[in-house]
Amino acid sequence: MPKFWLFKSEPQSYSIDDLRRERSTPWSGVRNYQARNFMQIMSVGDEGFFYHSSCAVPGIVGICRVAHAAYPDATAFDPRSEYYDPKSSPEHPRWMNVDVAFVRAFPEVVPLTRLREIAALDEMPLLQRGQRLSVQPVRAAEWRTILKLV
DNA sequence: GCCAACGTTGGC
DNA sequence: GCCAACGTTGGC
Repeated sequence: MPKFWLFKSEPQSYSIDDLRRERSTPWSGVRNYQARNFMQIMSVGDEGFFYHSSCAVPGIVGICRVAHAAYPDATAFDPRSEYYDPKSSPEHPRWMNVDVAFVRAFPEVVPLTRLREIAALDEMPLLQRGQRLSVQPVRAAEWRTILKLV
């Protein structure tokens, strides 16, 4: 059974259109243990919502798919990367990433404000007060509910 | 730009 | 192991 996820990104740094152009990208730079742990249990073929944060209309803008299971995040090894972490090494990698591939972009963003109106989505981590997790699980029922809003 | 909420760090 | 200080996230 494929699992469902939600990936947050600031569109000014990486947008759904960037993913469409590149077809696929390493979801690197995640420096949160809980988010990392979710990536470690992802399987190829799992699907995810692509969420735009810190922008004019925060919300879900499309769908991506896990194209490669988790492997060590190379940006953690690069001193010139903004995601460099001296505590991570190729011998003992601390951070991991999956690859995600573009599936589709929605014709219009499904805004965060719209999601908040749907009672069936009340329990999504995304909608919890103070929640900042950049990679999070989505329940199958929530996935279906959101697709109906597109 | 503000600020609430949260995760991490590091002194003790 | 506690907890204050700090930095970051992200909506507004």
